[in-house]
Amino acid sequence: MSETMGARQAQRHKTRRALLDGALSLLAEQNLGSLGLREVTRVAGVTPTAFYRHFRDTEELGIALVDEALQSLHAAVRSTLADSGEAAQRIDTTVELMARLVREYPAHIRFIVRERHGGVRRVRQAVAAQLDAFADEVAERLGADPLSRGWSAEDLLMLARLYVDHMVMTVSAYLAAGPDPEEWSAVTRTARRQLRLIHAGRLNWADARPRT
Amino acid sequence: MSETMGARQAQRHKTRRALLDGALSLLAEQNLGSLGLREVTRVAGVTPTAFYRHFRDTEELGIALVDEALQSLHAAVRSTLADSGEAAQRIDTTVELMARLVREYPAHIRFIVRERHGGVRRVRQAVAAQLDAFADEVAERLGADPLSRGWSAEDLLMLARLYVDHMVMTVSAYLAAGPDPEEWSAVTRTARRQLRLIHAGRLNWADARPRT
DNA sequence: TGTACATCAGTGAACGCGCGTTCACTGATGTAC
DNA sequence: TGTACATCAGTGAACGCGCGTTCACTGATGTAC
Repeated sequence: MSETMGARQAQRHKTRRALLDGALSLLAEQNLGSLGLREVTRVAGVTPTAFYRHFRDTEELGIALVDEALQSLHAAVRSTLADSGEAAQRIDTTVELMARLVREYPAHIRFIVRERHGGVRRVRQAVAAQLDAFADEVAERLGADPLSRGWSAEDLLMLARLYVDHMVMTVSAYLAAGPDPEEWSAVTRTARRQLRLIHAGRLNWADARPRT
Repeated sequence: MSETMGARQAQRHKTRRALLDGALSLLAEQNLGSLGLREVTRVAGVTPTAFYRHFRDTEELGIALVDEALQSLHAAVRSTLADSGEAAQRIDTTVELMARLVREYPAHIRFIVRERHGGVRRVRQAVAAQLDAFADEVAERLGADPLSRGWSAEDLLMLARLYVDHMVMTVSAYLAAGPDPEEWSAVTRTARRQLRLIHAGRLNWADARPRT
């Protein structure tokens, strides 16, 4: 985007980023629904009217944030889940990834966790759509694993949803833990054990699943 | 409370309820952080100034709602979890309870799910405190089960948190499903299977847990 | 039981303030010749 | 390369509106004797 951008487009892009970043920082302590347009432009360092050059309203800005946040997170998670290996190892790697994401993109992650059940319908729907797509992808990957021999599509999706929801639970726990290293490693221990327990359930699903 | 209440106290109580119920209905489509005092009093049918006879601000009203919501839900869940029986049966009963709670108290449950990660710190903390206490109670109950022989306190709490978070996930899924019976029963099927899988993991924890 | 006074839940007017949105504008950047 | 015109991101003033909060008040309920 850099080389081929004229000065006008570059400036436009810079202002847009300032609006998104300003909003993101304000959303650390409030919901999208109470985010003010003037508030955002004040933090971004532009006049209120400049906002309309980029977004119709704060709801539209919120949807842009959802896309931005989940697109990059999705990529990070995908690349990490790609590598195979032993179960215990994969679990540790996954939990470390969650911790890293929270350290690197706390604002994006807090935004997603907060607005997943927030008061702005279209943003909620955007988050749900992205997480659903993510769960579908996880289900597909699970289906390719020899461990999943004999699993129905429904059961694969059931497990995928459990994993995705657990990821959200875990990043949320890391966010709540704050910087205290003791709390932080407690979250790690808990998340690892929960994933190991779920994995044990997966190994024994043949005996556990309902007879239909 | 009824017999021993004078007319004055009865009226006061009635207005307080109108404020809480008005807020609850408005919170179906917004977060607490954007809930206006005047808005609440308008719906409740009193003047804005009457609000101050009951709450300092909407944040204080929110905390009252957290206590009210989780107190009654806690009681309902406790009584249902008390009865024992076979695992599959207990799982079905639990999932039915979640469905019933969402049908009977949709507003309270939506409020808790929404504000659990919402933008008002003290309300978030109040929800967290109640859910933590709930997890402690579940852990204690799990500890009394013969299945938990050899489990450490940490592992019991780890599992309890997984169960509590799964409950929140499930009620949230029911809320999102809306009234459509097809979607509704899909949530039931998924929740049951997830709990069965977790239960299978619990049975096989001895082989799955990290060697320390 | 009756009376005189105290309490206090809810009222209604008033305030200053920040909000979202509109409008005509400016001036740097882009384009056509 | 130079010039004349078009584009358009960002400006600044202005608006009407609903907000939270204050204040002195009213009148039904409660209390003391």
